[in-house]
Amino acid sequence: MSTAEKTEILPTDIATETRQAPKRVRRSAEEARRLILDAAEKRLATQGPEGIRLQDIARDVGISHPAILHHFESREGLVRALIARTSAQFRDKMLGALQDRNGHQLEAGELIESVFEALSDRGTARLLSWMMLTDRLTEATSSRALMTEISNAIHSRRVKEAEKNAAPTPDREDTMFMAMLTANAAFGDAIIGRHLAEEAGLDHDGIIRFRRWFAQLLAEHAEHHDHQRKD
Amino acid sequence: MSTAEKTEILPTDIATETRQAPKRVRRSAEEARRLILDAAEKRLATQGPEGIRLQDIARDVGISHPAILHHFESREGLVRALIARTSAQFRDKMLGALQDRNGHQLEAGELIESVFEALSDRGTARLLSWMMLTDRLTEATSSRALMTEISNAIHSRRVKEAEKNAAPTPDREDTMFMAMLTANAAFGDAIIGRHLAEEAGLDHDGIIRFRRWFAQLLAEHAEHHDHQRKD
DNA sequence: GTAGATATTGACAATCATGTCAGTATAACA
DNA sequence: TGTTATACTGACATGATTGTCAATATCTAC
Repeated sequence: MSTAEKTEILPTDIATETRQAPKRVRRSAEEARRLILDAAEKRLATQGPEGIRLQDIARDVGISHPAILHHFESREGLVRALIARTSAQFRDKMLGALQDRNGHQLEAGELIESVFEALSDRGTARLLSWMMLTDRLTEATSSRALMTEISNAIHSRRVKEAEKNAAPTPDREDTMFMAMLTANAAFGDAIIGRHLAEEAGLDHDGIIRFRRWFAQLLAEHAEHHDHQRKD
Repeated sequence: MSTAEKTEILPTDIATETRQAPKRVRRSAEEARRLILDAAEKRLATQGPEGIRLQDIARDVGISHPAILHHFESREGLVRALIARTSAQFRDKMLGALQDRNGHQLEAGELIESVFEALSDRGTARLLSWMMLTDRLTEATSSRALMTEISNAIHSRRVKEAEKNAAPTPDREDTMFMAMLTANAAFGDAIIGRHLAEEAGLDHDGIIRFRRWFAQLLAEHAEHHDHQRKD
């Protein structure tokens, strides 16, 4: 059985008798790119940046590694495409969180929760921070003015709320700082949160409590300014 | 001049006439290790993780790359040593910030500022986040219970403050959350802060304002709880 | 069916980084 | 001054990974 098939049989025999149908799978370019990106993303999430190796990813998908190069030009092209896709997904999640499915706007606490949630996915956090570490901001054009956009949306709510309470109009920068703090904190949480929580002896509930606590902190801050006060 | 020295002269001649003293630099093991770590740190800061290549670092120091292997066993050994050193430095900075040079304790705002400051150094932030991204927490034993330690120090101050004001004793978890938030925010700031600030159109002063704003936010929160209130 | 486009492959090339080794130079010490 | 320990080097081995190329299989359109 060992050598029979390949050494004994002549080319003609191969063509006529022995040769089983090659059954090569052929996907659409789009489908192939998707599968490759999925595999790359998973590798990045589980093994970190060095886990993105063409051979390994090819094996995961069940193709040969030149196929990846065919679809993405180079390894760098693959990385760029992965960053672009993840950034876009993240952006969609964030913008989606601004309005729930009924078109209602989420309240601040839920919004904060969704920021943490979107980043807590291991792959996303790792990809974004890797992107920062390697100076690849360029390809993330899709999330360019994301924070400003969100900040503006929140600010207009605050202004309304303040008007309703006959309170002084909140400072735009104050809102921007709230957004920045949330972004920073969620990002930091995604990377060292687990470590810090473990060190502090916090279980899963503790982590949830922390997020609630943070949302509450910001809520109190906003209330303090946007509701009328005697001073 | 081109070939004269090396091709025409026989070994004996080399030994007697032409040979200039080899003047090989020989440092103490400690000194050599320090120089190598310095170079590696600089590479990491400017070029990211992939910048740590034995040949490049060797060239920076002015030695051959096997010399690095001689001192650190392997590339991985170098990375571990670098992580260990940076973690230890970070820890020292943090613990030092708890008490200024007069033995006085820094107040909260200054403490927060120093956390951000310590991490804003590009090398430190990059190294620590790279450490997280690649699951190398192990070698950072020196900063094991750092946050807990700091949190405890701050908490004891809060308790005193509350006693002084005849306010209810603050919750230990509340203080822990303040510490966690600060750590998360400083960490996130170190990685995406520059990007966010740019997007928001903040200049350097704006960044400083943000940190002050954050310190103020926490201060207000603590005051709100630790000073006696009518409710 | 035939033809053209292209997704896919195996084999190979080229580069590059880590690590090994035997030998050399230098400092410390007797 | 001679001996020893070891920091250091050049040349080479090794292995891994990206990238190239010609050939092949499969799909779509005519």
